[in-house]
Amino acid sequence: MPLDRSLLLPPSFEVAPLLLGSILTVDSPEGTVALRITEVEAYHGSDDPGSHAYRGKTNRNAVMFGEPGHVYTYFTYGMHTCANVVCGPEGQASGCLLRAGEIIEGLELARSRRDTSRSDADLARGPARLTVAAGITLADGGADLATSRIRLELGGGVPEVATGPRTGVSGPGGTEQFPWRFWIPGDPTVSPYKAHAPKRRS
DNA sequence: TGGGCGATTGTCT
DNA sequence: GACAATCGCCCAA
Repeated sequence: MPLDRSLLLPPSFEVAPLLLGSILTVDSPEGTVALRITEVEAYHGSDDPGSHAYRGKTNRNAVMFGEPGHVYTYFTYGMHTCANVVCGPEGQASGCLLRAGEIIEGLELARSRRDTSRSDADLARGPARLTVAAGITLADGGADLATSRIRLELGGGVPEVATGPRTGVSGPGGTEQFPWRFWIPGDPTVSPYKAHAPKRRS
């Protein structure tokens, strides 16, 4: 079942609930890891101060401005890779950050890529952990989710979707906050992260 | 059990 | 030169 790219044309905050429960499959020479997406976060282009695209198109975020259904990867904090699904029409720079997932295939391989002392629910709990467990790297940036070694199969939805606001983010209209974080309530693989704790530097 | 902080480098101002 | 869509360790309670 090929990816229906038209389903990704709406802005990310509308696509996000659809991504929950969807299956992401990643092939590699070592084997295949598939995971069920359990938590995502939406970012919406130049309207969203929390988005990498807020200050316009740059070399780094160019993929997000492109065709939907591709993978936008970025490197952060000097050691972490995170992956997004590009949504919206070209030029809009809308995307969904994959925050957590449940490994449903290739559990052994996913364990070997991470610390085996961790519980299985921890393997892909958190955006940077998810990319490590799945085997997604920076080099996968721009990959087509319909034809590359990384494929997305949109699920039939989930019975219940929980949403929450991303703190410190104002919408197009002003200081209003939007519930742009989506997860499957009660799922053990969802990251229980506290609301964006600001950290101070010495 | 939970909060706080250091690590580490690409990217943009 | 600052800081980032984070993670995991260490320490206190």
